[in-house]
Amino acid sequence: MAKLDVGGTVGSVGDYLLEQRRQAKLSLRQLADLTGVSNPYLSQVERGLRRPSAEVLQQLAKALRVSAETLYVRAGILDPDEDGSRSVELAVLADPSLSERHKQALLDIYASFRREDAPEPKTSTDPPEEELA
Amino acid sequence: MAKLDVGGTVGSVGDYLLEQRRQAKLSLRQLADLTGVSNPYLSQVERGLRRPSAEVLQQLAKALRVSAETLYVRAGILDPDEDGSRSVELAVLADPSLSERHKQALLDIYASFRREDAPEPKTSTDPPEEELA
DNA sequence: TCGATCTGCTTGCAAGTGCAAGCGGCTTGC
DNA sequence: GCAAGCCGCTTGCACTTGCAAGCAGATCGA
Repeated sequence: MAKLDVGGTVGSVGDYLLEQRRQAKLSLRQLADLTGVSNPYLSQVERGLRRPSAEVLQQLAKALRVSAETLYVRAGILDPDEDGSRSVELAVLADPSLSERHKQALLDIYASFRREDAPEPKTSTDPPEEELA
Repeated sequence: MAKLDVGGTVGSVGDYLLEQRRQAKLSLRQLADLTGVSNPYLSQVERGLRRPSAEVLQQLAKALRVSAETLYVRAGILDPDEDGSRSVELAVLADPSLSERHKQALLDIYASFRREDAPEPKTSTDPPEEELA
């Protein structure tokens, strides 16, 4: 399977994993210990030299407390809008694991973020994409 | 030969794939053509002799019109109880009107809310470090 | 009966994953 | 000084994924 990596997905998982590991204040060996994945391999994955399998990604997701889906999407093995085409609002409202108050709070935050990220209607050029590290 | 496989996960995907292929009335070569996966490999996967990667599973899911998550769960690379949280996270990730930073922030808040609203803490995995503001 | 064309299956082999062992560099304590 | 403890990184190798090529059997029309 030669075709892969639209827009640097391999590096993307690596960057994301590195960022999350730093945020959790874990060394490579600590994370390796937590996940059962060897530390040299983690090193290579973070630098984009290797493509971790879904099993490894799952272990990493658990240890770093991020959603496995997020990792899969960044690894390019899960399509975000494949069956996630429903809106954020509907998904939140339908989520049984959230209290009603938290649903409302989440939707408020969502609306606020959307307003912030929305490009100015006046500006002719539309830059919805952005790079930021 | 048969190495790992906790609880027959490999055979499980194979059985499921065979069933779905039969239901779709497709031959091995037809499905191979649709997915870009070779037919001998599909044959081995269906009989549990090989463990398909997530990429292959994704292609199969598309061609057979079943959810990729279902396949991942059966392949043992996704936890079933994560499925409930799937829709919100995917919807957020798929939302083009949010910046990457805001997506992450929103997901963090969502995860935090979920933890607060959770009825009972599961005592399955060890909690490594809990930094919470 | 022969050939064409299906069905699924077996077999090497290239490419890739993941790890044990070991490397050099940096801090700490003796 | 110099051992002990971290940190991340490199290398060589076992094992797996996935495919091209080819196999035997079934079914069709000529």
